[in-house]
Amino acid sequence: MPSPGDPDDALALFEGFLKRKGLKTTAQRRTMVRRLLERTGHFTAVDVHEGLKDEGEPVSLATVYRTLGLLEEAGLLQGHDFDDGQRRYERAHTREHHEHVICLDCRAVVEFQSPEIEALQDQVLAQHGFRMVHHSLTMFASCETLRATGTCARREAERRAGAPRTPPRRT
Amino acid sequence: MPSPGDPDDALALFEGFLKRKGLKTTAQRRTMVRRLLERTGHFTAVDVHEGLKDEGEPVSLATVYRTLGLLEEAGLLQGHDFDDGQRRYERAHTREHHEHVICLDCRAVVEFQSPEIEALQDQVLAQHGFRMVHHSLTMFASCETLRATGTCARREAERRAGAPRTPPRRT
DNA sequence: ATAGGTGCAAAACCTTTGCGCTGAC
DNA sequence: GTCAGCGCAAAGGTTTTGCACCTAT
Repeated sequence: MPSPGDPDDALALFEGFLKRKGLKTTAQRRTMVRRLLERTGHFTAVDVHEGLKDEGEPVSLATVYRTLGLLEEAGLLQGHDFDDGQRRYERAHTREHHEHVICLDCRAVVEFQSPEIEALQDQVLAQHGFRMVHHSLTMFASCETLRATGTCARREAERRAGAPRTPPRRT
Repeated sequence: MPSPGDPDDALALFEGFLKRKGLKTTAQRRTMVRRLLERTGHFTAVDVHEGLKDEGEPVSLATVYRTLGLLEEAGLLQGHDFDDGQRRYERAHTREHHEHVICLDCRAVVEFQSPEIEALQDQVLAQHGFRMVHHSLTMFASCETLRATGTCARREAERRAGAPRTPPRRT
């Protein structure tokens, strides 16, 4: 069965989604599915727009925004808000769902998984009579704090590489 | 001892914070502390600006933004991002920390507490060598889903009243 | 043929900033 | 008297939209 983690199946899934909504498969949409699903880490609309331009397959920024929205709606991308004023996306279902730790000083993003937290969230929400569609748990820590504990977010993040990073916007 | 939950103590706390940073206590800052700490629910900068104007104590939007930032830094307000493009604030420490459920259709916000989730977050993060500064867990659900389970976010939210609500921005 | 899509430029939004004047300390 | 803060208007940055032309179905 098709899984969104496989680039080939991803395109098929997206085309099915489009067909169901009476929308069309265009060159730009195919390009974006192909390119985005080979990416790792988090990216903004502008990242995508510039990346595609550099790779010789330019897509207008307006279309990038429109298509990112569709891809999120189709469940191929997951959107996040890290409080820095830009929406960020990452591939969905590429691996187990994970939570994010943001360094308040350098804006590095560290990820980790916790099946226990997952399970507890579902369970508690169910107790309140809700069924979760998706969720976002972001924890904020400061470099100073991390340094004191011997683990710096910046160092962790650099070890991975690949995840785009932004300098802090405010003091 | 002063608690930020008490409006009188809140002003004292804020003045201490300002003094420590070499900043000044002004009429606008006092007004905002007084008015904001008698609010319930979540509010945006624009909500605050319009509210103060209506109450006959206008403060410019620029100052509202500047002061909200200070109040968050001082720990009197807690900021949230609900993915609707505007930063929202609420009083900090008014009651136990709580998580948010957002209705994807009507943007209603429902809150609930879960000491279990709290504890588990701290514990898991500690296992990874981090110390949490603060966190934000937002769960998204759709009205349709909620209706199917017999609990509608809109109905829950209306029962409370007081919390500012925004119509959905996108289709 | 007929929607829907694209690119461009303009608009919309939210938030921040520059600046001259005011006011707290 | 100084330095920070205020209001205003302008600038910034991100995302959305109107429109004329294009293209998948």
